[in-house]
Amino acid sequence: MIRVFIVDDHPVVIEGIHSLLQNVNGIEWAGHAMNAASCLGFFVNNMADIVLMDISMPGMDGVELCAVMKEKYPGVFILGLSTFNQGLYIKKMMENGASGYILKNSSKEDLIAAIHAVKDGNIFFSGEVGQALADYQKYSKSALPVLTPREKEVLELIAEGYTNPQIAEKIFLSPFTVDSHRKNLLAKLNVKNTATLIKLAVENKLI
Amino acid sequence: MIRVFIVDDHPVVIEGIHSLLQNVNGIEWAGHAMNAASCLGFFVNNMADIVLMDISMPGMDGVELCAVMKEKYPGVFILGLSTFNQGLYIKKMMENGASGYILKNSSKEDLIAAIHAVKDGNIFFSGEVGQALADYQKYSKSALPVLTPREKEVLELIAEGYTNPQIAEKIFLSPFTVDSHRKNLLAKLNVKNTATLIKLAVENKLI
DNA sequence: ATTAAAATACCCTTTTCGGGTGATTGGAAC
DNA sequence: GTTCCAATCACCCGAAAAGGGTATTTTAAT
Repeated sequence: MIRVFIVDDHPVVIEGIHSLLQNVNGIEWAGHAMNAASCLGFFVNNMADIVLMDISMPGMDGVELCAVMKEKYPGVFILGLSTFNQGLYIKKMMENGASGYILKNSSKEDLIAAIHAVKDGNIFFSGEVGQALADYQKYSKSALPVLTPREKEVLELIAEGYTNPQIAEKIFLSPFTVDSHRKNLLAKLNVKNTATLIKLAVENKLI
Repeated sequence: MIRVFIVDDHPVVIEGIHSLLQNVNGIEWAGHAMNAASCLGFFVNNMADIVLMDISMPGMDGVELCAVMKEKYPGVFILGLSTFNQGLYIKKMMENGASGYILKNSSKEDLIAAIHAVKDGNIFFSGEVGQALADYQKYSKSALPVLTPREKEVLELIAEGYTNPQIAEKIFLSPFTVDSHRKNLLAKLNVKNTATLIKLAVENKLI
């Protein structure tokens, strides 16, 4: 028997999931909480194998609660749950020890598959979530201005630690020109200096 | 019926997986290939729903083949397969469109669960693989020298684009002191300048 | 042919870098 | 209890590089 607990501030969601999981072979309803505090309260005297956890809740949110729960009860597997497809939060919650992520409007089959996968220590994402993660990456990339080939070239060399004079020598340009490309990079990407330029570039996989 | 194809240069693995999947309800054996080229050859005249793909193969490796396959046949789901737990390759293969990743010595149950999850467009990692990914992150972090709290603080402010004088004002220090911390960061992390400092910091999630 | 974008180039000011030096503090080891 | 060390703080100098602004020449596209 897999004991499933749910934390969500929307009664409708709790009811919905509850009825979906009712009479499912091998799954037992452990209970529910409507905020982080009462979830933690529940686990003082009770146990569950899996916690379905909303990402957005009043007070402590899912991302934080996930970290606290995994700290206190490492054996409990956490499955993120959300209506909206926010790649950033999914990522954060996974970094905090969640074992997977599904949408609240997932099919019964997906929900059960996810619960079983996670129970065995595996990691499960529903397809839409995987797509959201990918889109998140792409979005943050495509929101950036297009760099010219020369600019990319200069950017890469800057990231490798070469100075303007060194880059100039490497690609047969005047140091002034390299500097111009560098300034265009700063302007295009709307950053102040080399530090923020490189930070942005690495975070968006430009280099 | 889910048609499963396998690409692996080790006959033992092909045989092993084949026998594991034999007589499993809903799963059909589509065939096998022992290198990237014959896999691509197979798909010219045939189809499969899922490809179990080795990561390390002579010639074109799994990471590359994965990209080619998803380009040509986006509807085919790819499940990475490996004996060794290399976080870096897992990451690369996922970036190239794979739908999951399991170890060759996975249990029959995990293998079947993974195939079903992936077939529905979901994403599945076996627990050990998830661990490998996490370890990979931690490993690359722990190989770095330990930074003092002050150094981390300065590093973060540099990454946010503040100059030495600005940082000095912000944390009530002499600009000289900030500069000292900055130089220590460069020395400790063995980098030349701000560009490489920030690149290393972001890549290792120091900021 | 016109135009916009890209690539090129220069000057001046501010900031960083590399090379030091040295005082102070708080904890760990002897 | 003293010695030692790492961390933090502070300073100086000169050379090098980056940042702000401006301007000309290619190149590609319509």
